[in-house]
Amino acid sequence: MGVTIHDVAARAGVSIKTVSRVMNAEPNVRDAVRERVRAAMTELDYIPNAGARRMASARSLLIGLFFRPQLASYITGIQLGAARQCRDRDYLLAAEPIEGRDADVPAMIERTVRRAHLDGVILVPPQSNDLDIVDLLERLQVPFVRVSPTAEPDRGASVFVDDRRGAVEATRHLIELGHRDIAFLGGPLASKGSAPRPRRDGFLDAMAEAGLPVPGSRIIYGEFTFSSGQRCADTLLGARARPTAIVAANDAMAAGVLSAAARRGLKVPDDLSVTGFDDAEIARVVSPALTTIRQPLEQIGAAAADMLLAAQPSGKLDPIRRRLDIELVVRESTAPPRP
Amino acid sequence: MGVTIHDVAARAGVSIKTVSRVMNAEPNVRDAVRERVRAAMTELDYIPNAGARRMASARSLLIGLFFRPQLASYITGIQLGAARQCRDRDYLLAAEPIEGRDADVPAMIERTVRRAHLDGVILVPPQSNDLDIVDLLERLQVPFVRVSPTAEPDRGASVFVDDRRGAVEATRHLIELGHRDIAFLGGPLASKGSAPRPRRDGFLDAMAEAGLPVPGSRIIYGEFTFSSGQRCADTLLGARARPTAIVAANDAMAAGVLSAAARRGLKVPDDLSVTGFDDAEIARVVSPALTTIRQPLEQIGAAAADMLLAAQPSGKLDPIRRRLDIELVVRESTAPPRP
DNA sequence: GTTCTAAATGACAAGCTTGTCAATTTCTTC
DNA sequence: GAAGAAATTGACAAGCTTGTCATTTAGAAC
Repeated sequence: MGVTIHDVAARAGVSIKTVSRVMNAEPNVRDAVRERVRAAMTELDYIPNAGARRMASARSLLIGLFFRPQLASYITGIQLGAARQCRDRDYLLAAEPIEGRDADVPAMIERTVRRAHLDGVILVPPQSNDLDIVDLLERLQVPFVRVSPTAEPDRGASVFVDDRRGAVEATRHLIELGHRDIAFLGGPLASKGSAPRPRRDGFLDAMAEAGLPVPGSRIIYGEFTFSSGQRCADTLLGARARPTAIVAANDAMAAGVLSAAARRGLKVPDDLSVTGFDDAEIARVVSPALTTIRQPLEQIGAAAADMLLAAQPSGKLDPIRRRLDIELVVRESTAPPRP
Repeated sequence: MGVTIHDVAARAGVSIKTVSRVMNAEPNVRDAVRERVRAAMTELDYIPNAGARRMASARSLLIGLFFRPQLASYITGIQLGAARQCRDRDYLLAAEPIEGRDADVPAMIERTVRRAHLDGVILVPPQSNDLDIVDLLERLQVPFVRVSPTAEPDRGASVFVDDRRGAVEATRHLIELGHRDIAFLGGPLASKGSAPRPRRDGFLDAMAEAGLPVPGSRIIYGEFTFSSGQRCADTLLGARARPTAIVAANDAMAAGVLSAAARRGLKVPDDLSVTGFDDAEIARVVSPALTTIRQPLEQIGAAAADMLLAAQPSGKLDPIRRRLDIELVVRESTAPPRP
């Protein structure tokens, strides 16, 4: 308490500027000096004054992650990966829930970014597809990474997986099991503009590849939430002829399908096969456990944080696009259709 | 960008100190002046320099929440409530995952608290029961709030619910349905010392009240995780004579019980009734949905943050204990036993 | 060994707010 | 309306680090 850079400098017999250089891993310090300074810092249990650093460097050592609480289960893994990465670099991750209408979100983000002077922002869906937010962050000149962007995915840096191929794999898996009447349960239709819909398209690809028809009634759009999955499944399963399998665009909706099926007395996977997407915790926790497409969520978060941290201290972030691999995980919710 | 307190002061025709007072909602500013300053701040779109504030006031405007990622689903609601509260006061919530052995946790927390100079810390189970951590924070003189502490619950401020009564209510509910052979699935036995176990005791209370015997084999301890719930349920349900109902000490373990039951072909609630505790998201998302004891998790988080924020800027936090109400939520996982 | 170049180090100011304490204004009371 | 008390306001220093730029030291080339 009260040990400052001056104390360290005195102890190591160097100037405060050299101590500063060592702290910030700057070049042009001889190894011997670096060691001496390090030793002095340890001996004195020196903790740099974060306020002073912030003030002098105009950095906050803070990364922000904005998310919709409804999608919490998807965000958890990303947050975890990002937080770990931040900690290793003495950064802190501030996870900010956002609420209210989409139109108000940019203002709320602007407020937080400017007040806290965030050094970087991680944008997850659906914010990563909100171009107003992208515009905002570009204007504010805050480095940001978009997770799985679909709308104008080339703007800014991003981390993503091949959603389309994931949907292809899930659908193929069902086709290989013998399903022919398969429905797709997608995320919400974009309110403004029409962003690409890779998961739906992947589903259509696989169906077309197998020569299977997809009537309009077999595609339905939810909200990525459990309850919307229940609702949509009710529509799908209430029809005279119901599909034998459902490809859901995320795990939460797939879990909703499971719930709706159970209420109707349908056995999964015997009467109905279901696939999810993400491999969030919820996929492992429902019965039957979900066959799903695993996204490496923690890695995604870690990669996003990594890119942001690599951009420090200048804050210049190259618009890198980093792709991570997905994987089909077969669990208990898929089986051949009843003969 | 670049608007400072001096600009605001000039515009409002006051000194910078008065602007500072208005910003910090200090008393002794005439309403007319306060208004003028506010107007000037708005007109200039003034954003205080967080670094300078931190440096001058030795406050960071940061609250920390440390959690074990395994228990993420329980934490989500608390984090949400706390983050909202923080935002309203221009504070930021940093949610830090902790990993590794219990013995290493205090050092990791100390590092983060000191480096980031956190203005307050929220401790959730199991950290809220780790007295080493409590000692640490007292030594560091950082205000902290313990959520649901059981070990020496009078140390420090806390937010809690009546766990014991919750367990009583869950158990009574099963007894009223006609169950007589009920097992309890608890959280981990404390590694050091023997903290009170209110949920288990509540279960025992209710059983005793009804004059029902509880053989040793009907009490088993898990880890509060889904997979430990599965494992323990396997033990319980694999026995020659299995209980007709299981009271689980949290929702994740109850979900594990559901999963284990399903794998054995047992129908819930017909063959087995299950109750959870918490009413985390997982309780609503499994099939059948869990009958559980609802804790107002978001309120708990909000209350904890509230207490911490109320202690600013002095950092003196009275050891208040704040109790919130619980509620039995009957869903689909409980029913009378098969005759 | 000298000269030039590059690397390493240091001196010092700047950054913006809050705390302290003094000065001024307003209010109260008689 | 005078005196004293209370409320309001202001002047100024302090806080600790990093950026800038100058200086010193080490290294390279001949």
